[in-house]
Amino acid sequence: MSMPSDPDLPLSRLAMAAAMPRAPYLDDLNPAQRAAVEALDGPVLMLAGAGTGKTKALTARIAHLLTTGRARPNEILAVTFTNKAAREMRNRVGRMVGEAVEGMPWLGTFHAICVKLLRRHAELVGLRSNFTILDTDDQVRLLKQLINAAGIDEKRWPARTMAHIIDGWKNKAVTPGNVPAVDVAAFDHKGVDLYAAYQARLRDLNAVDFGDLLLHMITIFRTHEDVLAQYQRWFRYILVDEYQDTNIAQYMWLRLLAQAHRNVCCVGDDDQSIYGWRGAEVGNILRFETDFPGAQVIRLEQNYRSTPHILAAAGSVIAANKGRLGKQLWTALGEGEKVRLIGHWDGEEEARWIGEEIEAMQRGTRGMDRMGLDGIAILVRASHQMRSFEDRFLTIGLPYRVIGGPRFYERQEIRDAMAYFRLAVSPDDDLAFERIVNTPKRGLGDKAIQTIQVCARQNRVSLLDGARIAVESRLLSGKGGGELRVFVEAMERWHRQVVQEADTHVELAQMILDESGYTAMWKADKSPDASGRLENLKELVKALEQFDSLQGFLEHVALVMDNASEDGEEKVSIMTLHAAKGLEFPAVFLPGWEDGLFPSQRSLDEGGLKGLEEERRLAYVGLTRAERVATITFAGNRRVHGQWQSSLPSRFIDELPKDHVEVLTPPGLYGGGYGAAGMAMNASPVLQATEASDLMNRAARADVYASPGWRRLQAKAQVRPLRQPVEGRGITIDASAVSAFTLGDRVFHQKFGYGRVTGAEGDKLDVAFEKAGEKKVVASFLTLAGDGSDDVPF
DNA sequence: TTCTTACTGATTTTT
DNA sequence: TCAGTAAGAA
Repeated sequence: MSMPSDPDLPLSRLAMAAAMPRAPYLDDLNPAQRAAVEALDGPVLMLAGAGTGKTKALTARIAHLLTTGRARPNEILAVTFTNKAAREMRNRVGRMVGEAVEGMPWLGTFHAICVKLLRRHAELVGLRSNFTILDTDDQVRLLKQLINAAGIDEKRWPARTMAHIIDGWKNKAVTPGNVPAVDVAAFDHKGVDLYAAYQARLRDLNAVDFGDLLLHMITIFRTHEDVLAQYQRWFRYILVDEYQDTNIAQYMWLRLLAQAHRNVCCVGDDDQSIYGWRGAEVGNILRFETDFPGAQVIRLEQNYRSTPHILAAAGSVIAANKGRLGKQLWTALGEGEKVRLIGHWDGEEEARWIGEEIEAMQRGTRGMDRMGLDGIAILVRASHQMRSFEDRFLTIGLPYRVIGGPRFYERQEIRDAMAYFRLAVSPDDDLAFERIVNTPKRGLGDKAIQTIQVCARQNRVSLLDGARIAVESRLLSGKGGGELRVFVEAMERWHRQVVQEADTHVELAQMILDESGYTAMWKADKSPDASGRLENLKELVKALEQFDSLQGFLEHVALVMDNASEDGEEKVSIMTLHAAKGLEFPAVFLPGWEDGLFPSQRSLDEGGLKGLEEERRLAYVGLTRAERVATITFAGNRRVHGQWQSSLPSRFIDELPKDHVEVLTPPGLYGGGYGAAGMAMNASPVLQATEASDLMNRAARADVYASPGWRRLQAKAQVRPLRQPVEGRGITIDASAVSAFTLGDRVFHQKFGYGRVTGAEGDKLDVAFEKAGEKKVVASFLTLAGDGSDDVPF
C-alpha cells in the first residue's frame, strides 16, 4: 500500500486532473447534490433525507476530489458503518472514475480502518500487531469466566448484561480509569472492577473486542501527538456516511483526525437515527455546526423514491418529533396511491390478508401493475412478528426470504470450525481452545478443563501447552486423558502443516474438520438441522478458496460478517425495520402498528420521550422505504408470550395525515365478518352517529364523541358503501357497534369471553372479563351479550 | 460427564 | 409460546 507522503506517484495531481477531460458525474446531479459535491474544503454537513441520492452525491464527491487532483486515492478517508455500504461506495466510485483510480485503501468501516491502524501501532497500547479480534460470543464467554473467578453471583450480574454495560462504556470512550462516579456506584463497583479485569485479560490474550478497536486508537492519538499528526497529514479529506449513527467514541476519533484541516464531510439524516440503543448519538449530527464552526449545511430534499402521498405520510409522522434539524422532502413523481391503512382481528388474520394482498399484487389483479415478489417487503418492529408471516407464507406456498436472521458466521458449526482453524493457526488462542476442546465430546468436563487451566497457569503457557503438560504428567487419566492426548497431538500436527504450507489451506481445513471428528459429529446427529449444518461447513470450506491462506481468511472474517449469497428465485422480503434502513421496495407492508408493539412498550419505559421519538423515526424509516405502495396494518388481538392480548392502534396512526391515507375495509371474503377491526371505518360517520345515539347512555355518548380518538377516526373514515352488520348467530360485529355500549353492559369477546363494561375512553372500553380479568378493548371487538344466557354464540 | 427436566423471561444489531 | 439455561439424576 503506497503512502500518501510518497511523492513519486505515477501521476502527479495536475497530470491526473488533466487526464480527466470533463466531469460527467456532475451532469446528472441536482443543484443541492452538486453543491454538496463541489464544496470540497472546510466542514460540510450533508443532510440527506431518505431517497435523496445521498450515496450518489457522496461518491460523486470522492470522484470530484480525485479528478480535480485535490487528493490521491490514498489521501481520502471514507468511513461507513457496514461492509455493504463500503463495498457499494467502492464500486460506485470505481464506475464513476473508471480504471484510472485503483483502490482506496482508507475506504471502509470504522472498525476495518481501525484494525489497519492498530496493527501498525499495537505496541503503543501493549499489544502485538497480530492481536486477535473477539466477537460478542467470545466476549461473553470471557466475561463469564471472570465473573466466576471473582466469585460474583452470575444471576445478578449476567455476563451478557455486563458485556452490554462494558460496550456502553467503550462506545462513550470510557476506559476503566475514568468510569463516571455514577456508573461506579450504579453497579456496586463490580462493573468497573470487572471492566478492569476484562481489559487486563484481553491484553494477556493479545486480543481486542470491537469497541477496543476505536478506543485503543483514540488512546494512541491522545498520547502520541506525532502519530496523530502523521495521520492528520495523510488523510487530507474525510468523509463519513450515516453520521447520525456515530457513537461518542467514533465522534472523538473523527474529531481528532479532522481538527487540523477540518476537511470533513459528514452525511446523514437526523430523522433516520434509529440506533440510539446501541450507543449512537443523534447529538453528534445535531451539534455539527457547533463542533465545526463555519460549517456549510447542505440539504438534499428532492426525493427520487416515493410518491407524494407516501412522503406526506412520512413527513407528517416525523413532524411530531422535537429538536430536528428539519427537512422538507418533495418529489417530482406522480401522485400514485394513498398510504393504505387496515385493521384486523388478530395477528393471524393480518398475515393472511397480507399474503393474499401480495398474491394479488403478483398477479396484477389489484388494480395496479403486476409486481414482482422481489419488489415487496414486510417490515416488522420485532423479529418475533416474522413468525406469523412465515407460517402463513409456508402454507400458501409464497416464496419469502428473511433478511437479518442469524448470520452465517455466527452459526454454531461455523464458529466451531473457525475455532479449529484459529487454534491451528495460533496455538496460543485460548478462547478457541476452550470452545472446541470438548467439541465433539471427548469426555472432558469442568474438572478436566480446570486441571488444564491450572497446568497452563503454573507453567505460564497457553492452554494447549497446558493440556500437553497435563497429559504428559498423567494428571488426566481414563477416557478423557486419552482423547485429549489425541486432540493435542493432532492440533500440533495441523499447526505444523499450517506453518510448512505442505498442503493447500483448503485441503488442510477439510482435513482438520474430518480428522478432529467434527464432521462425523454432525453426520451422527439425528436432529433435522444437522444436514443443513453440514451444508454450511461445505460452504465454509468453499469460501476458503477465495483466500490464499487460513490466516488471511480468519482476518477477513473477523470484520466481515456478511450473510451468504442468495439464489435467484423471486421472493418477498421479511425483515425488521432496522434491517430495512437504506433499502427500498416498490411495495412495503408495515404490520403491527399497535401501541406497545410499535411504539414498543419497552422503548417507552426505558427511553421515555427520547425512546418514543426514536420509535417515531423508525416509523419514518419504514414509510420512506416504499416507492409506490405503503400499507400499514394493525391487529386488535395478538398472542404475546402465548397469552392473548388485546391491543390498540398505534399512536403513530393518529399522526398520519388523513388526506393521504386510504382506510381499507377488508372485503367480506377474508374480513370474516369482523368488520374493520379497531376502527369505525366502514360506515359513514353520520349514519353511525344516528344509529348509535338511541342506544347510548347520554354521558357515555358525550364522552365518546368528545374524545379526540373518536373524532380522529371519524375524520379519517372514508365514505364507503355502508356494509350491513354481519349477522352470525347472535353476533353482530360491525363498526356501528362501537358506541353501542353503556357502562355496566354485559359483553362478549371472541377471545376473552364474557365481561362487563366498566369504563370508556374514546372507542376503547374497559371491560372486566369473567375469566380473563380487566382489559382495555376496542369496542368493535365486543358484542352486546345481554344479561341472560339466551344469546350464547355458537 | 452427560442427559433430562424445571424454570425463567422475552426489542431493535453492526463490527 | 418457546427457547435457552440451570439444577438434578443416571
